[in-house]
Amino acid sequence: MQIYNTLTRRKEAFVPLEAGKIRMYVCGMTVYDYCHLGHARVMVAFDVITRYLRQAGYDVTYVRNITDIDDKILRRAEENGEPIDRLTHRMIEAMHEDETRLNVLRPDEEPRATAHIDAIVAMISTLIDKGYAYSADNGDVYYRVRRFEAYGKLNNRDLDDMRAGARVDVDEHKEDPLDFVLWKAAKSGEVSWPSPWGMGRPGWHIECSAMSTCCLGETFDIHGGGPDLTFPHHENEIAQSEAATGKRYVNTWMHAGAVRVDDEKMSKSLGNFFTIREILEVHDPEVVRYLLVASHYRSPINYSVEALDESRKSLERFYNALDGVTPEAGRVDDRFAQRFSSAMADDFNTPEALAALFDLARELNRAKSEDEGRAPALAAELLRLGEVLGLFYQRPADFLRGVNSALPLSEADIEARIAERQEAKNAKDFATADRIRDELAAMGIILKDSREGTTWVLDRQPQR
RNA sequence: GGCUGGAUGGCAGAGUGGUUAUGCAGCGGACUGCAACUCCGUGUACGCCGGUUCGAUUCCGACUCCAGCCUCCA
Repeated sequence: MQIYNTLTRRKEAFVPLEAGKIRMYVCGMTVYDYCHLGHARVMVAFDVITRYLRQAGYDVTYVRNITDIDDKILRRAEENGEPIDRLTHRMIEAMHEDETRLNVLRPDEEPRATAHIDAIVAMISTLIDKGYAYSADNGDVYYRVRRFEAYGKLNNRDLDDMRAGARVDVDEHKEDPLDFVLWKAAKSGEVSWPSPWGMGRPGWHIECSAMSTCCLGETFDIHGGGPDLTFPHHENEIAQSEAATGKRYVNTWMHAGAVRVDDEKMSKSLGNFFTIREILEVHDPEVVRYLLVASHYRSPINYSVEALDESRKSLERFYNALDGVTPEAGRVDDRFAQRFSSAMADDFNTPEALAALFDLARELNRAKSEDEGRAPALAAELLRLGEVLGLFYQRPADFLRGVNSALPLSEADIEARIAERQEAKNAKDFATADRIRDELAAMGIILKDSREGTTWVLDRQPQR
């Protein structure tokens, strides 16, 4: 098992701290808005990773936090004129809906910052006691970055270079402009919690250090997140945790690649982000998931209608192969599973794993026409491996007929037209038969003749 | 400016020191009344310049270009 470690910038043989057990923490959402495609990418990437690790026999504890208190939440609640709790509750519900639709399994634990204030305060106290943090006279508590010698190790960054580039805001209360906040003093009327430094709320970075330690211990196996979290968030987590515990914080750091939209970075500031729910209004969730799985988790991915269309066609190939076969486990040449597993064991190489599944689909198609007896076992194998990627969970006919799309004609009407065409065919009246087929095709209904009879699928045009 | 990645056939996207990725699109054939689905066959692609090597797309170095991070962002 090889995993690319951001910390060492290379693939490494993965050895869990405790044999057979993997403890993994992933940075999740700040719940002030709906999830966007970037969130979807992280969710799906670590979902696939978890599914594979479990299938490979590991006992995985997957923790993904929820940030339910921070400036953006306060501001949004204010704008909406709604209580913070209600806003965060709504967004958490929405996130769970989005995840479910994308066939993402829920993490084992989803700790929330507001439920861990005690642990956060305790860790800040420890940092102050050890001289790694100080409370300023404005009531804020800051981390003394220069005190932590290894600062910058995750990003291979030198403190003095960063000073030179300084787009860091200079705060008169900080000893050093690079120091970051651990505890924010509350302005009057703000939601706040008591602490030795007065009423306030936690900074962003400290919650992850505190909650990961609560859930997984002082040292754990894997810490993951989005591509823009390596700096400063994860760098700061290392500084906090390792200073507080004196132990190594995380063995393997994993980061997903960025999502781009029409060849431009998708970001809040550019305003070109898509929420998961708006995409799912027009696209099959499995197509979106496929798009996310068809690239390696560390590669940048470009979102576009064309890319989704490609994904849809690829999925159609799989579902065409599965269509008309009743899967039943049985003996299958294990070279497909072998290739699939070794691809996944090599830093979760999903494109290579999919290549193995395409070969399996071809074999299934061959079996269907040449040797029906082998087909059920091959189909079962394809479903079994697909499940590791969270794919092929629909009934083939449902996917191919776009069960979630509005049909231009009722199913009964379609069947009636097909029967009509069959009569014409039986009478060798091919002109009429073809006219019926063309009329249906004009409505996006494509007929497929086979020995068993005629079936139909929906021709799904690219949708905006 | 500092740091980190990347440049693969028409497109997407893996990978490898010498031998087929895979999908879509294209072309030829089979199946079909004709199609759709499917099957068979088909493409000497590896940014540029040097080096190492019997041999490099794959290793090393320079160069060009692209992207990400250094600011809230997954």
